[in-house]
Amino acid sequence: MNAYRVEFSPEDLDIGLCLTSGQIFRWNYLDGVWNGFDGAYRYEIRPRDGGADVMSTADEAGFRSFFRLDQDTAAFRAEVLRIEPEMEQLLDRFAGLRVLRTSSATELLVSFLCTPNNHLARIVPMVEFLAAKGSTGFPALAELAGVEESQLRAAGFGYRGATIPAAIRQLVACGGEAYLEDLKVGRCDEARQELMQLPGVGAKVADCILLFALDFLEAAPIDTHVWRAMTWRYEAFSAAPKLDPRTYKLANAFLRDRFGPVAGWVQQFLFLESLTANRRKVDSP
DNA sequence: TACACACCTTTC
DNA sequence: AAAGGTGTGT
Repeated sequence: MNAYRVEFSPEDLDIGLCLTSGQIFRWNYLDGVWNGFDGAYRYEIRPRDGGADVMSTADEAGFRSFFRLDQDTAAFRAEVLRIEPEMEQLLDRFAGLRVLRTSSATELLVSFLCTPNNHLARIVPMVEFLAAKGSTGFPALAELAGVEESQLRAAGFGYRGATIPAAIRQLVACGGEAYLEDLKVGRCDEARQELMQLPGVGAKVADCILLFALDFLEAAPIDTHVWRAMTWRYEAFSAAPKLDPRTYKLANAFLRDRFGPVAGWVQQFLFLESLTANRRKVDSP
């Protein structure tokens, strides 16, 4: 275990926002401490006085990479406001929200295979079920290759119990972890085409993998929450209430064309805007 | 190309 | 009915 102190301003990094904005699923908050995992690494993070005290199997460089502290939120903010000044209120509201740089493309990919047509209360135990197959950290693809559909169905995975083993087998056949790493080097749209060959990976899941695992910050996954926020914000989408393959393509192209290399970051703010509106509606009916 | 519909299970 | 959609059919 490493123990270290990391300094950052609240506007630059909000640990809680990053870990509760649908990017990663094996984290929880208890008594002022964020406990959780990023691939093979375990973290205990105590936010305190302009920074955080960290205990982790990862070193400080690993922490800084995970939270993308090598990138400047001020530059991101300036670029977004140059393109769309009306974003200011949303950027302020969720200041410190960042796109994570997860260390395990395998964990990220397998996690998002659990998300289609699903909700968090069910996704989290599914990801934990798969994580438990690993001896140290999240299992490698080779370890996951032994997981059977019947086992996953019995664990409540539903029809994803079929697609997950199929996708894992195909990944292993393509070269496993090394194949995923190679996708980082090439072009975003080429990696996207590759990912969409996998069973259970459509446009949305592919965009999540590109953004959260493969470091393509121009990728803009459009889920039901992002879609709803876009219908609020942009006249062009206000009369289009349904997210389907056609509207997905339109919304995805819109964010990529408008925001370019920061489209993925913007998408994260839109996601939280819609999500928190939901929570408020539920909390006070 | 464009739509409809099934798919597991749970219910922020 | 809807949910951090995808695959298959017409």
